[in-house]
Amino acid sequence: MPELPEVETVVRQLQKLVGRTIKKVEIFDNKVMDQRLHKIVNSKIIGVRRRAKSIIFELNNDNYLLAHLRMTGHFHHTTKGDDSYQKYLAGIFHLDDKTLFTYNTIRRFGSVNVMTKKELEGHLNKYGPEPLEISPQQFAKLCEKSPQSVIKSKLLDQSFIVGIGNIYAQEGLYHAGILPTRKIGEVSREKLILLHQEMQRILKIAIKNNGTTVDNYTHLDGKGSFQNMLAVYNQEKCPQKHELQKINIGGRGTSYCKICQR
DNA sequence: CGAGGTACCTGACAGC
DNA sequence: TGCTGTCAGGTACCTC
Repeated sequence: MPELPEVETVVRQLQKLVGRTIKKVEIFDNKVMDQRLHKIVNSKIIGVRRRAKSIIFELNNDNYLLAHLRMTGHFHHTTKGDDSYQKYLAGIFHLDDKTLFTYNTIRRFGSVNVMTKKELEGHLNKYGPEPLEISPQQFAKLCEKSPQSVIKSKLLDQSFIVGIGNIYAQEGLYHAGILPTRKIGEVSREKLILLHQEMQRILKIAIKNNGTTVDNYTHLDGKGSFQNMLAVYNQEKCPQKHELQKINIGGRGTSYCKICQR
């Protein structure tokens, strides 16, 4: 599932498109692709960056493309005649160097939208801080504003902190030794600081390893390898060889170790 | 207001 | 074989 490290990996791959001009746009899925995409024909891509789990293409005429992969979104950079991108195709962007990039999505949750600077800012304003840009002390302070919240649910709340999804929330809580069902008010300040330190450590390792590839349909050209380092997500036993518990928190599957996490 | 629940969507898989 | 039900999960939207 694309979370911060996976989106970061995709953004780094997409940066090779900087300098290219979009010559033509084809839309195959109206639910996923913004109808206003024709507006960006002849726009030049001058930057690609990430904010939260969103991918932002900056164009030369004050327009922006805001793409979200959700679970199964995927960008493909290729040439005409390559048929591998035909499956689950939502849209094609034809570039001035005769290459093209496509947006594909199986579950059709993702989206690619055209935005003005103002619309983009309005959208990004809803996001909380980037976990790699705040200190553990700042994180602990944020947490203490919501003592009633279940800690795992709060980690997934993008208005609270961004980029963390179901995988890295579970991993972070395991490495910090915190039960995912704990209310924030029950967790000591030291533990909250440790949680953020562990989250930062895991996110950085995952970025270095091009993210996690746990599912055929979300893989980043097969490059991610963090799945080999997962402690609890998708695992039967924790690194200490304890049997893991599987529960549901906020409608999401959650694995934890009742011995290592308190 | 914040917290919690649910719909969206398709494919994989288990069970009969 | 072929059907049905369940699960996967990021986010918008709803309710309490």
